[in-house]
Amino acid sequence: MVGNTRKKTDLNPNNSVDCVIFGFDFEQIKVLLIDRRENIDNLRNQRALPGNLIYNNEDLDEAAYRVLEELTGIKDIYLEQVGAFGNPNRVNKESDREWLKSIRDEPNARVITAAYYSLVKIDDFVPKAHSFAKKAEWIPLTEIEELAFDHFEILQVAKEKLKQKIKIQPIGFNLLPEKFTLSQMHKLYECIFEKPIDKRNFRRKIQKLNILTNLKEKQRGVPHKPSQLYKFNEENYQLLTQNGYDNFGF
Amino acid sequence: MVGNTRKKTDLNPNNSVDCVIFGFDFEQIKVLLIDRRENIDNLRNQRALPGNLIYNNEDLDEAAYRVLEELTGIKDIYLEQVGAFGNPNRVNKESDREWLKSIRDEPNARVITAAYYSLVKIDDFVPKAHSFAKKAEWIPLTEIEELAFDHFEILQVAKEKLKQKIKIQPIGFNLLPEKFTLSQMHKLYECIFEKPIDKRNFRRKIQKLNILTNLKEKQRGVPHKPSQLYKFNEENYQLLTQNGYDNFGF
DNA sequence: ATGCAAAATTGTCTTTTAGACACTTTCAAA
DNA sequence: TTTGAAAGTGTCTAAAAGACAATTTTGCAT
Repeated sequence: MVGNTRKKTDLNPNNSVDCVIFGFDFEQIKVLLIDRRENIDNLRNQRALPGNLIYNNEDLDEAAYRVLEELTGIKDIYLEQVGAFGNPNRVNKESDREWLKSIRDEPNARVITAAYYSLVKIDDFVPKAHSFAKKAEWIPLTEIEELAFDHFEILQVAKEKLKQKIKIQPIGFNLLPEKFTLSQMHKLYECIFEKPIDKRNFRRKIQKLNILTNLKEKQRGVPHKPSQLYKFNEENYQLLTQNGYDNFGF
Repeated sequence: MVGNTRKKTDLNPNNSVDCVIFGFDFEQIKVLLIDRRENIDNLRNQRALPGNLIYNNEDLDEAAYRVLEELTGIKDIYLEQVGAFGNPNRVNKESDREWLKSIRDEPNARVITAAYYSLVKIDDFVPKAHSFAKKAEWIPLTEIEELAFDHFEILQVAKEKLKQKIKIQPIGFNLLPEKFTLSQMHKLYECIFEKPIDKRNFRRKIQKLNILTNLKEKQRGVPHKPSQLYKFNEENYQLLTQNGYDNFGF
């Protein structure tokens, strides 16, 4: 909001936010990562979650939304806190320190980070390189084995939180386009829960919830039977949950 | 661990931990609060969650355990992070600032706090006044309407997290004594979920889980039919959950 | 000794939900 | 017109949830 008037000296050198940005391309879950080096001989832990120091007069949520917008240009996104990560050695790996020296005024400061995860419609966002990031890329979850700082640990916790949350709230819609098919949604749930889910049972349960509107519109141009398109029905969702219903799991 | 060798100058003036310490007296859920004033003309927001600044070389979890031990003398306790709270105005209420001046070297510092909740066996702990607390008391959840800083908000989030967590993990045992009755456990779940739960259905589900050991021992000295005593069976719990079982809700 | 108050303990029936399981339909492209 | 590919659909069984009330056992008061 007042980003333009903020000075570098308004940065809080000891507190940051990091964002686990999940996307879904109908095949797999991906995470938006930044690369610290252009020249990639060893990428092992040269990738990181997007994140940055917060401003002194900035709320944590506000900072997370700001960092997200600076990185993706997307606003009004689903955002949820993962938690605070404050191991005193979390920024002390040799490979990380080198990089910190090049981008931070106080590279030796202890930094406590508030981690967030966000769910975005992957097509709404085309990664672009951020100020200190050489690249920004969607990386499949399954291919991520190591990250800078404690970001791999943060990612694991974020995955777990997402898995739990989606059992009690159908937040998966944030990963799907406005119009989507039941098969796409089915695949999404299989990816998040990392297990196969019976197609018929999945459809039965979702349809009984009555939170989808059938758009009476079909997929076009697919080389097989075209699928019905649906959209999320916010009103019916409110009706369903206002008495405490919270069973959206499989 | 190195608490004795730490100096006041090792304190991180910008980061704290606050603990929501839940207890259960077989009647209601209580929270351990500290009072800032001895003389109580207006107690409205003179109560606070126990918490303190962290040390520079201290992990957040470590700090939470330390603060808990300093306050209660209890170690090896169930502890869970609630999240980070960082509203820039969270320590700016006039009534709070006055108090901060009396206990902090940098009373104007912005403080981001990591909140934790813990579950303790209420009888294991006798509140004693902490350094800067005039009193430490168990206050029923239902009587808490206002707290210092943003502690009331933290409490609400902690309650919600507890409610969710106990649906997927039977952490309630941490609030009960070693030996307890099914009625006590039943009452505990009613208090946490803030709704009545059918006694027979509750017993049926718990007993089917097979995570209780019947101690073949009865309550003594009660003016009514004495109840069977049970204890939590850790081994059977491990067996039950190792394949992903996580339905402990009502 | 008797009766009473208070809480513990127990079972059945119904409804809902979860889980297993396989064939037919519809489209585009060859 | 054939074929490949994914969409769409129904039934049966088992397990879990939810509603519901009478009997038992103890200490205590009379």
